[in-house]
Order: sequence, then C-alpha cells, then structure tokens
Amino acid sequence: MKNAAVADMFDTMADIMEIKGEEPFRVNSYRRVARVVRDLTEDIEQVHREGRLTDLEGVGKSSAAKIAQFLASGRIEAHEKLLKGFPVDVLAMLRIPTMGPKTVGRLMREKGIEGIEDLEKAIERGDLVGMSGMGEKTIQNIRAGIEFLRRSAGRTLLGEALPVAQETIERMREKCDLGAAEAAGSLRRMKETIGDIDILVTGRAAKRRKTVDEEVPGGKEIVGAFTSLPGVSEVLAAGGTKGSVRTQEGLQVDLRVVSPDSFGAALQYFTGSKAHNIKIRGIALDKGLKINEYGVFKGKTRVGGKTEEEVYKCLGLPWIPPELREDRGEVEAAAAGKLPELVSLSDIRGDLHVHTNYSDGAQSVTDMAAAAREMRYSYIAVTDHSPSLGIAGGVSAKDLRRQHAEIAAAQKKLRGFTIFKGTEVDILPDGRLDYPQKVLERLDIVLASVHSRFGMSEKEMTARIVKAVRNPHVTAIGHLTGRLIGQREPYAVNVGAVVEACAEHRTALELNAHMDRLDITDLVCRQAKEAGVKVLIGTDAHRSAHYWMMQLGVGTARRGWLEKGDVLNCMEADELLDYLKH
DNA sequence: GCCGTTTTCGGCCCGACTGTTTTCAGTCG
Repeated sequence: MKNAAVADMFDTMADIMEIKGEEPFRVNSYRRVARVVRDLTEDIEQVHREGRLTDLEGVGKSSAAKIAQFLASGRIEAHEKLLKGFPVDVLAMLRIPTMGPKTVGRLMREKGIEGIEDLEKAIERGDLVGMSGMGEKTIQNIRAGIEFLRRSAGRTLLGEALPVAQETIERMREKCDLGAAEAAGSLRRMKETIGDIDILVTGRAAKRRKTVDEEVPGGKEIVGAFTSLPGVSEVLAAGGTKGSVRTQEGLQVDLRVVSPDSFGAALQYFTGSKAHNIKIRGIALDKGLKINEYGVFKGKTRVGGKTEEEVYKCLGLPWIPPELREDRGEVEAAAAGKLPELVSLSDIRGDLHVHTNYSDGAQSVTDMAAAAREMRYSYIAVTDHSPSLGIAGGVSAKDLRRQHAEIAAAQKKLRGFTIFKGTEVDILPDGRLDYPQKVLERLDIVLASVHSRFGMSEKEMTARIVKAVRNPHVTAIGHLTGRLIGQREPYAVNVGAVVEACAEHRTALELNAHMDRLDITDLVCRQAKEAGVKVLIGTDAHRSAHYWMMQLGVGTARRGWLEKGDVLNCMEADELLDYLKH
C-alpha cells in the first residue's frame, strides 16, 4: 500500500512551496490531497487502476497525474523540480516550534541557513541579530524550540497525555471555582499521539458577555492559577482568555477560558479536527450562518453555542462523536442519519489479552482475574507467550497444562467470572505456530503474533501471517504490524491481503490497546469492518495496572467507526464461547 | 490547485497571542 508514501510526497511539496512563498491556497490544495490519500481506507493503487483518482475529494486533474506518475515510476517530476537546489534539511527546521515557513524561507534566503545545525551555529555566532523582526526573545525561542524538538521528538503518546490532562483538570478544580472543564483537541479525538494538550474551562460566576471582544470575567485569575500549577516548567503565554505552559516532562498544555454560553461552540471548535471544522463551517455558510468559537451566529444574533449538540443542531446535524471528526465521511453520514453507534468502554465485557507470571507478566492468574472482576468485567483470557519466545519466558506445553489446573482452581473462587484458557502463540518465520495443533485444540482463545524476524520482505511476511490466519485454531492475529509508536516502525506486511484472508477464514484481528502499540490502527479497524472482519480489543496487560489502557483501544476502535457488534469482547462470556466454538 | 442549482472566475475558516513595531506579521490551533 503506497498511500502513506503518496501523502508524504504531497506534504513535502507543500512544505517547499510554502517556504518559497507560493500562493497559500495552492499550497493548501496539496495538503488536502496529502490528507485525503493518507486517510483513505482503500489502496490508492486500486483507486488509480479503476480510474477513480479524481473522484477523491480535493484531487483534480493535476494531482491525479502526479499520483499516477508516482505509482508508475516511484517519482514525481514536480517534486524533483521543487527539491532541486533545496536541501532536505531545510524542511526539518519546520518542525521547530515557533518556526514557520516564512521564517525558514527568510533564514534560507538572507543567511544561507540550510538546516537545524546551520541554524544553531548561526545563533551561536550572533548572525541573526539585527534581522528585522528578529529580537532577542525570538532568537531565544528558536533556541528553546530546537532543544524541545531534540528532547521530545515532537509528539506524545495518547496514553501519556491522557493522565496529565485529567490531573491538570483536577488540580484546577481544587484551585478555582470552575464550571465546565474538558480536554479538547486531538486528545478528545483519541488520536494515538498528541501534539499538545488543550483544556477548556468556564468560570462559574462568569456573566453573559455582550460582545465577542470582551474579556471573560475572572479569566486572568483562572489563567494565573493555571500557569502556577506544580509541574509547570515554563510559561509560554498568559492572557485573559488563554494560557500556555510547558510541563517538566516537556509537554505543552494550553488552557482556554470561555464564557458558559460559548462552551459548546468553543469545545466543538477546539476539538477539531481542522478538516472537520472547515467542512462544518462550509455548511454554516450555505445556511447563512457563521460559526466561531463563541457560538453560531445569524448576522449578529447568536443562535446557539451553549452545548455542542446545539452547534450541530443549528446545522441540521446530530451530534457527532469527537473520535469521528476527521472529515472522513462523518459529516455526510450525520446528514444522512447514518452515523454508526460507536462501541463504548462500558460495552467491553472483558480483556482477551492478558499475561501472567507464567511468562513475562508480573502477577498470578488469580490476581489478574480478581482485578478484572473489580473492574466489572465478566471475563479475561490468559494469553501467555509460547516457548520460542525465550526472552519472555514462553510457556511449555507441559506448563500450559499446569496453568490450566490453576485456572480451574481460580475459576472456582470467582463465581460468575470466566477465565478463558488462551495463548499468545508465536507465528514462526515459516508461518507455522509455536504449539502443535493438539495443544491449540484445548484452548478457548488463540492469539497469534509475530515476535521475531521483523526484517522479512513484505511478500514473505504477508505469506507468514496469512498462513496463521488460515489455521483453524487461531482466534485473532495479535498486534498486526508490530509497531511501537515513535520507537519501532511497523514491519512490512500487506495489510489489505491479511484483512481479506481474515474475512475468508473468519479470523479476527486484535486491536492491541497498549499505549505503545494501538495496532491495528483506526484506519485498519475501518478496513476490517468494511470487510466484515471482527476485532478483538486486548490490553496486553503484564500487570493489572495496565487494564486501564482498554480506553485507548476503545478510542481507536471508535476512530475506526466500530460498533458493539464489530468487537468480539463486547459479547457476554457464553455468547463468546459459542462464537469461538463455531 | 480545486471547485461550482447563486459562480468556469474568484473565492478558499478565522481568532488569540507574541514580539517587535507604533499598526502588524507570523505562528498556532
């Protein structure tokens, strides 16, 4: 699948054009193509073969020709032309916070700076002093930005940001008399990584404002309380409606204070995504309405904005769950009354990927089961590693039998709770599994995962995994691509081919909910759903303290449009057992 | 570059904050 590669090419072209100072709308159209192609659930090559490239939103003749050229030859003439005499390191400078295309362009033209290292040296030498618009503070900000980039690589895992956001809101509540308080942005949309945390609050006593320009009453005090929270290492901005800080862990947190009657509009606005909001605004314009973060307006009259429901209602739409707001068809679905009824955390009946101290887990079968029951789950599946994974203390067939005795004993103590006998069995390089069929036969749940030889070619890896898919004892393929977000790239595998095989053999795919993995991704979830493949959400818990990550998996599933019926562990225990038997 | 039952030309979302500059450009979301 070359979707990501095509999207990257268009993004790069847009970056260069922007630095060169080309017409912003033209630049934007390249970005749009990049986004649409990246978000596509089907293979771009398939779309091209069927001559449907220009059917894609935002793809016209010119972009279609560029995509076709890339698919045929691996290159785009326009891309090469742009890159000519344009060092790629220049593009890296765009990732420095506070540095945008305008500044990068000027530094390149006026000072011959062609990369982050050049830039650092120029700052050291004092080369930037005296450039117009380049005061001491700006130079200091650039220096800090470079350091930040080095430290954090830019984005934070959803699973790291979520607790920070929750804690910030709790601490703010202790310090101020807040009304509503909610995290917005990509965090609320449950994206797998977060650029920064956006938090929206209202002061409880705030009066209705007469005009948009008027400052929110008490705003300064609330922002002040925010910027003086413990854990803040740097205050980036502090005004009457907005504060921005960097935490000691290097995370940026933005706080916005809005008046209560604007809360819904602001929440909608700051939740995004940008693409979703642009579409929503287009609909508003068609209806003679104007939406901004203060409300929905007809002329100067506010017609809505207290709640998000109200905002969408003004546009004739039902409320759209945040996880869907990516402009991937949700607005059209909402207009047609065809929004999916998304799976929610409370639909989850149990965790089907759990390790114990038989392999590399930290706790016993009984402890893991008891902790799950406390969470009101009705079952778990014990899925320890198979023998070939020596590093993780893989369980021999003999020890597996011992474990089953322990499960039976624990089962007696936990009435009304089911412990499924399972395994996370290795898919060996040749596609066979690491236990004989006879052993697998005795298990309720078999997750089959790749843990070795990541460097295989796409063709070999796909064949390896598809062979496991065909094995009648396999319930689901575990963490399909093996990626570790920000640490290890996914291994090469033809996801489309695996999904197809899963559909044919009634094998499920695991959505591994661990914050480092979130694999399969939201897009693959959707691909699976469209192919009729069931998804199993497991946390890969190695201790009971990992169970909370189920919410990350559910968030990803919701981003992938999954409903209760698409997710295996939304079934009750008996229903699930019945499903597994057939 | 894309798009069109108000348009094949003229639009394309828009406000807050910072820093540097005295009215605004750049960045960000």
